[in-house]
Amino acid sequence: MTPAVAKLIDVAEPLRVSVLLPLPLSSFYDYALPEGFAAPPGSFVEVPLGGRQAIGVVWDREPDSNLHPARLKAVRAVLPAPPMPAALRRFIEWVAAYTLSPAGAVLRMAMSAPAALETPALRAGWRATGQANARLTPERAKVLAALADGAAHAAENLAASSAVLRGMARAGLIEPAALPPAPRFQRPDPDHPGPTLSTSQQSVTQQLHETMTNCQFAVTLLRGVTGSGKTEVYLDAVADCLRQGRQALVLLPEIALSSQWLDRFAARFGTAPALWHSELSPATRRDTWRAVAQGAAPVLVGARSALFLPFPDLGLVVVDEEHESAFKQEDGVVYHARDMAVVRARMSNVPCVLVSATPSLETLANVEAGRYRALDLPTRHGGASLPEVALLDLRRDPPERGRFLAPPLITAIRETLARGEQAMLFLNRRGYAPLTLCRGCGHRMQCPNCTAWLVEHRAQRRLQCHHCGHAEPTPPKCPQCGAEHSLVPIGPGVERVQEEAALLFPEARRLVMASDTIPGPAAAAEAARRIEEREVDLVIGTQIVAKGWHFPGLTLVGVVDADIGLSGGDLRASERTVQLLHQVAGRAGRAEAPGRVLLQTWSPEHPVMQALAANDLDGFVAAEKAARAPDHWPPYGRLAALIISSEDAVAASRAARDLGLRAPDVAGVTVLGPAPAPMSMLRGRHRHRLLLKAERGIAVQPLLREWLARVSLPNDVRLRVDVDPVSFL
DNA sequence: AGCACGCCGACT
DNA sequence: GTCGGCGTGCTC
Repeated sequence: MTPAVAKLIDVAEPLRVSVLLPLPLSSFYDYALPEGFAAPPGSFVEVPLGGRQAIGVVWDREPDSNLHPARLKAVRAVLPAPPMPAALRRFIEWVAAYTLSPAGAVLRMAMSAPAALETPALRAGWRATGQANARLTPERAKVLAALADGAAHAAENLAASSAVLRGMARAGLIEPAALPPAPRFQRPDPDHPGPTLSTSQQSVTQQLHETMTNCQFAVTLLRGVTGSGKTEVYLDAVADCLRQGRQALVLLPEIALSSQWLDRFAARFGTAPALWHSELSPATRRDTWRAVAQGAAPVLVGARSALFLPFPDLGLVVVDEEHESAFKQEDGVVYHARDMAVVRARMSNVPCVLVSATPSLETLANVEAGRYRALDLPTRHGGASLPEVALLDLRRDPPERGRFLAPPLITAIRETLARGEQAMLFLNRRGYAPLTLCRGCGHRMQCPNCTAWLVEHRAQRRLQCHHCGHAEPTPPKCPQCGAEHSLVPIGPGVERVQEEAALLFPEARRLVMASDTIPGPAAAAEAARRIEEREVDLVIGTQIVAKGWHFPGLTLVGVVDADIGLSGGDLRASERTVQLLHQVAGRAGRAEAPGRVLLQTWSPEHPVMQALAANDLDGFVAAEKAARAPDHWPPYGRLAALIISSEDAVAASRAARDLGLRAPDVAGVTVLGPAPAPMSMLRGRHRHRLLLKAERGIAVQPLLREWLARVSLPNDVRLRVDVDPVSFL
């Protein structure tokens, strides 16, 4: 080494790395990398932060802090986990930029199993020493034969008692050896004999197969009527992915309600997939994260957070029930998992399949624009026909006073039960009654923290707010005027419909399905089993029953109040109602016996009701497009919502006004508001909204960033940015 | 997100 | 005179 080079090295600063920490920080922190440490991009590193230790990820960007070298802290350790794949790092950056969230907040979602980064515990095993200078009993010979490959084996695979093994160890024949953790997931077998596909399923399968063979980013909408066997079709694409030796990710809106889906997966592949959702135990979470990171989980089925798992070799992303609003994450980083799934697939350059019987207008617009390709399954599987949908005009056939089921629906249920078939009543409202009113003074029982009525839950003798945690015992008298026995329930919830059904059909075995009666995956699986095995005659449920259930004995669906979702009057009220009611209707008549659906409505002439009755989803979509496109409402334009909230009503409205005064003034962009949010108080916070609407092709993020940089909000005011809002509360 | 530093009420 | 409330601000 020349003196000049030695001098260069001598004075050179220590090597710096840029680290992203899983905290709501948008900037990267630089650390010195001690000599002898190897930390390629993606490495998980332990670093000092403030007075404590934190785990972050080495990012592939130039360290840019002009911090004096002396103030730079050093990486303490590089953790023994596989580095975060580049595709996931690019995805994290993309989501942060799109949602206007700090990159660290997005990284946090990708580090939701911190235990997975610790050194994995090793299992004890045995290995042959190669020495043979001891007595060889038949038992010992068997053990040595099993260890003949020279590798370590677990004691339970050696077919010998622990006494024999201990003796052999003492004799020097074998020695303890560490084993890697037992693989948690079996490899699904793509060639496992699965169900036979119909001709139309086969032709769509073939087209998907070509996409899979192409092996690059492309989005396909798999659209098929309810009961058409879409799952079997996309599981075939999963099989293709498995044959390529790559990992498949399947997103489901509510994994807790997916017992039947898991059964179908097992029937197709001979084993269960890896699962990912918020209720996993810490140990399962850790093992699943590790298995994904090591490529040892070939198929992972999960909720939206599964998008942030560190797949090293992703080959396919599927979003089932892509129209579901459960894919929208509303707190923390606000994102739509369906849209982010498409981005995730693009970052990994692999195919993405969106699946639905009632695709979102967003997805349909993308198909129309040629960005996505559509594949259709127009008929039901196995010879079943689509149910006949009829409107039941409540003005002509009103229910009895204080009742909610109209005579024609009651007759239809009676006939169905008499034939030995199953019926379902759908009402998207939990509890007994949505409103409790004093007959004497007109007082309405309201939540103290939210702009919402308290919902009576009669079984628990409580009034509950469905927006915050508030609950109180049902008061014995009116809290306003003190009158006794004057509080009356107004309107129905599923509990009240069940009460009415008990009077009308006392002999029918009834089951109520709502999120409060089905608390978890086990309860959902049990409910599904009871219905499938005909232990239940009449199912009464909230939107939980609209999921992709397959109940062959179910031939009648009654919708108690088809008008519910239309009253809100927001952008997607009609779309949501059509999707929900069409999905519920799709539960009927999925086997040989034909299905029938009755929608109770006060406005049968409403376009939504007409579209449902005529099974004319295309016509409905065309009408929605005609209504939305001229004014650039999504998906023919872009929206971003700003929600300003504070415990102090004055501070909230002042901040909203200030924000409104500094709104961007740009061609093609309109800012609506500020106005009190429809739910003007939520969880004790006063809320105002602004809505930025931009013509398609205008990126809203730069506008929002400039806008927000122009205002500084007081400390007691919070601002939430929701790009592409779904909910307008 | 933590964890420090900061300035105003009830205790040995 | 101190212990401690959680508001505010920083962390390479």
